[in-house]
Amino acid sequence: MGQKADTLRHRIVAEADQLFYEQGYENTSFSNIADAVGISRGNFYYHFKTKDEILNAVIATRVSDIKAMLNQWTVEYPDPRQRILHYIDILTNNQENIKQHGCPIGTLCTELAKLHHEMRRDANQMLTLMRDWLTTQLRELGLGKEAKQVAMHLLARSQGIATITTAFEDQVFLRQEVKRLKLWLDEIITQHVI
Amino acid sequence: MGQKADTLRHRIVAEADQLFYEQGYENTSFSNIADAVGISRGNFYYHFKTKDEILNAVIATRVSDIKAMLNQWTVEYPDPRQRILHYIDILTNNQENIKQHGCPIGTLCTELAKLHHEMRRDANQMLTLMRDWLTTQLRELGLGKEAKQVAMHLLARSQGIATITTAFEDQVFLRQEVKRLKLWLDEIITQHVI
DNA sequence: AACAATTTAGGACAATTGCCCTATTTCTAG
DNA sequence: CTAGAAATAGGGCAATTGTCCTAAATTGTT
Repeated sequence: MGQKADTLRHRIVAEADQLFYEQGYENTSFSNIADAVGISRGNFYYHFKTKDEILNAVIATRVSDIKAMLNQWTVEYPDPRQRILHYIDILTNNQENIKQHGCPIGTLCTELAKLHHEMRRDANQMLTLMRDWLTTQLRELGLGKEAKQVAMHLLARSQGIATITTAFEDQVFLRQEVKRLKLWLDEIITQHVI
Repeated sequence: MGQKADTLRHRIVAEADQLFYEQGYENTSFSNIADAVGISRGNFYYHFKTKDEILNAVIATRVSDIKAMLNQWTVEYPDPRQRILHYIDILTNNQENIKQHGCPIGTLCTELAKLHHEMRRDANQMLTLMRDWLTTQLRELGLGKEAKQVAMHLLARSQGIATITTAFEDQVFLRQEVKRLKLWLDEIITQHVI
């Protein structure tokens, strides 16, 4: 694999990722991606033989991006509470995108579930990564058995906020809910610190 | 319009509704629906000229079903708290379906948003109906200005629960979250009754 | 400069899509 | 019973889909 091929491959994956996010996986065609990258369909086919293959590549990069992000937070911030606050701030930092296209993770998982797509489990890894990382942070904050349950609660809250923000195209709601979520987090923490 | 035509029309809408829910709108074709009903595509076309038309009919029936449901609860139960509990119990009562295909309302709104479909606002009416009804109930419970915000919070919580239940195929989580939601509701109520 | 490997373009493929038309059947009203 | 309306079937349309193939262009190595 040459250098140039690598970068083109990455560009294809990046464009596919964006299009899957903006218009959904099923509704994005080979031609759409090829056009976005600015190459011919034949060339596209040289890099990815099937649509599953490109979906696989997109999910793989998303998973590794999430891993990198979580690791960085773990390294950068000593306080688990602060780490979780950064997780919550994903919502605020991406409010425009969420308003238009929802959560990239949640919407993909939902779509693949509806398509009964084999790769839906691979997509779920994005969620389990976050769930497990959140569980770890909550354990460090003193939560025991219930840490995993609370982590999933946090995931669900985030997904719900994204869904409603998209439907109502309402960023104000998103910001209100983020505040509410942070208040709730501190309640949970103080309950368990005592 | 004859009686028989009416019933066939209703059967078409019912099957389309179910298919849209199970596999998504974009991923459901004229043929899929015609096959499910057991009629020819030509006959199907006689009843619905375009795909938008059938989507419109599906949304319309869903909207009127929701209206009927909410009205019935309002009539049947005198206590607003009890009414809201019935709303929450939608999750429990449909846990198998939610596990497999998510929330019929939320997933449709999300899909239409991604398709940039003109009819996405019509689909949103399903959500606004529930939001406004919940707002009314919360006002009766003594909430003031914040009633609408709390109603949207409730919507978001429900959507989040549905999304995570589908992704993880985990009905246990759904039941846990329903419990949590009911506890939260009583907290909110007692806060405002005092 | 010459050659092989990689990369690109463009077209062809069967299948499917939403949509449309016409011929036939079924029903209903007089 | 019969004429007209309503309903149904089946085929056909151009466009698009994912996939595949081959020929040309580009690249790197000697």
